[in-house]
Amino acid sequence: MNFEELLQNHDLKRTKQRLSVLEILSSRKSAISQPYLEEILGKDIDRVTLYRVLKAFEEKGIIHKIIDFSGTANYAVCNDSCSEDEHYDNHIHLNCKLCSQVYCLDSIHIPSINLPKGFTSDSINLLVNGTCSFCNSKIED
Amino acid sequence: MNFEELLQNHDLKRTKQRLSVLEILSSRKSAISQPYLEEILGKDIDRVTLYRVLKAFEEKGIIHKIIDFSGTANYAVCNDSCSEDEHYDNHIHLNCKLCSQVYCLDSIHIPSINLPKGFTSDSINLLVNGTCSFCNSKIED
DNA sequence: TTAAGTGCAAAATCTTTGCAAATGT
DNA sequence: ACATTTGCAAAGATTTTGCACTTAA
Repeated sequence: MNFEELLQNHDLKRTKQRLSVLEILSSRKSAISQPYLEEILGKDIDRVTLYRVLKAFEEKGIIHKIIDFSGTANYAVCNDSCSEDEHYDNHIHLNCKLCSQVYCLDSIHIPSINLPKGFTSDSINLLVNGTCSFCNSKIED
Repeated sequence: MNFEELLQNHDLKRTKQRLSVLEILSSRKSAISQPYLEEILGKDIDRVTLYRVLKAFEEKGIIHKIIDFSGTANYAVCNDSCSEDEHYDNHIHLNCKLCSQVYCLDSIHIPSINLPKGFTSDSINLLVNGTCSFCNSKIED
């Protein structure tokens, strides 16, 4: 993925801080919590700027936010189909109770659901509370 | 439901504050956000006490917490089958985008999901972002 | 050049902790 | 009587806002 292009396409200026955030987020398979992001970035970026960068990215459809079981925000890069107008985030997330990481399980689709009369659905957020494969393999040892 | 008995059964003392919280929570079909609970209770109960009451109730399996799309905690009384050891909260919640209330859709069961190899699931949290029947009927007018 | 983005300070919230007084059993 | 629970004060953490300085285009 070309980050510079990605930013340009969304009318965002190419800054050192934004590139750092993109690099970290895209280098991981799992979503990253904001506190952990802060920790990784350290003094490369002001905490307030991080808030603003994440907000801008989310609004532009570059990343999406997953609220985990503790209520903490986690972020992951969207797949290409996301846009400013519409987020395609209909995949399952797994919040590992051991390492507390959030994994995007893109391959598994959310089954359709029949809501009660009168209720309508825009999007579905399915968060599994469980254990990731890495932690499970450590338990077996 | 007999609140006094409910408290006794869970080794919680019968206090005015706890009864107020139980009354409000059980009088509603939908879950209530903590900020709104605070607003309703007003000065009947200190904000810190509310935190502690909700925490105690949740730990005892009397209520359950639903984190909505904004990351805010919402609370609803559990059905009878919940205990300190085990929560049976396998139902769907709907977060209405208009009135932002959280509804427990007990009647609809969460479909089973095949996780990728190595991943295991303890519980599933399915939150629908949509519109409730009440708000939908208002739109039609 | 100039609009957008950043960092710092500071305000506004939200959540937790410690402790003395009040309360339920 | 005694362990729990509450309220208050205060600490800690999180999130937002305002504004001057910096930077990308």
